Amino acid sequence: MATPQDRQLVEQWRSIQSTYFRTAGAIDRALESRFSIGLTEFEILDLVAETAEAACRMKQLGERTPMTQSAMSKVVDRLEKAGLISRHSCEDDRRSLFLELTDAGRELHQQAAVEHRALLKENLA
Amino acid sequence: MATPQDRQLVEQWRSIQSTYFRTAGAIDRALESRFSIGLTEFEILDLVAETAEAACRMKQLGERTPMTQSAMSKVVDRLEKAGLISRHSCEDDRRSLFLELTDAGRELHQQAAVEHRALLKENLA
DNA sequence: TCAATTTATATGACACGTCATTGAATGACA
DNA sequence: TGTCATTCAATGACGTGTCATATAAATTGA
Repeated sequence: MATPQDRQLVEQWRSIQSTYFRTAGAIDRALESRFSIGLTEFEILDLVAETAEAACRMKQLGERTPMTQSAMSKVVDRLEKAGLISRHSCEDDRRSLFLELTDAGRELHQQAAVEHRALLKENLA
Repeated sequence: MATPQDRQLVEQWRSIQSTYFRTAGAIDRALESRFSIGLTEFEILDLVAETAEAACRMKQLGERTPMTQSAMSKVVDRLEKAGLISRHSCEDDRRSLFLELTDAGRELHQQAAVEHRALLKENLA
């Protein structure tokens, strides 16, 4: 049944869960109240911001996050409606889209990133 | 802007997220397909199973999980409908409830726990 | 060059979690 | 003892994620 090793695994798992929820919750609330975006929205902004240039990105970004393809699609919808990001279709493969921050998006990202990093620091001991 | 320390924090955070999603996803899929319960349902079963006896537990269990009170309430609903758990009102405080595994619940928990521990071991390097 | 297959993204139905609120029981204290 | 505040749990409205599928474009190969 419950070997000591099992207990230790469960402990470790609960610790990860707890860190994850505490941190994600804190960031989500802060971003929501100060910038009216959620954590997932920020994470896409963050990825786009750090992915230097072109390339047909939707797909590639998807590989850098645990988000589902359909989740990504919807988050990008919201970001587009909020005027923070724009979708451009790709010249060389018209199935693909690449994403670009708008000026508003870039500015919001810069400010939100400060908050984001601060909360990470605070929560990841 | 992006200090090296910031980058390291973000790295660390992504690693936690990735571990969390990978592990939770694997467990959830396995339990769902083999026992028709999700990860949250299992976690409540697991807590009840390891909390030896009486006491008016809903509340106390809530303190041992990142779940919301209302989330707990709904998960317990599902578990009750599935016949895995039962709610009993408390003698000394009729606002409170304590939970108990049914025989079916106890049995399912034992089997599911094996799978759960195995997947933890597999995913938490 | 024309099917058949595969790939990139979007979308609809649905499940679950959260927030705010409610209802009921308890506690505090004048 | 009677009010007022507090606590425990349940519920409804709502947002967001997932799965399965749709749509459209590209690729393969006969």
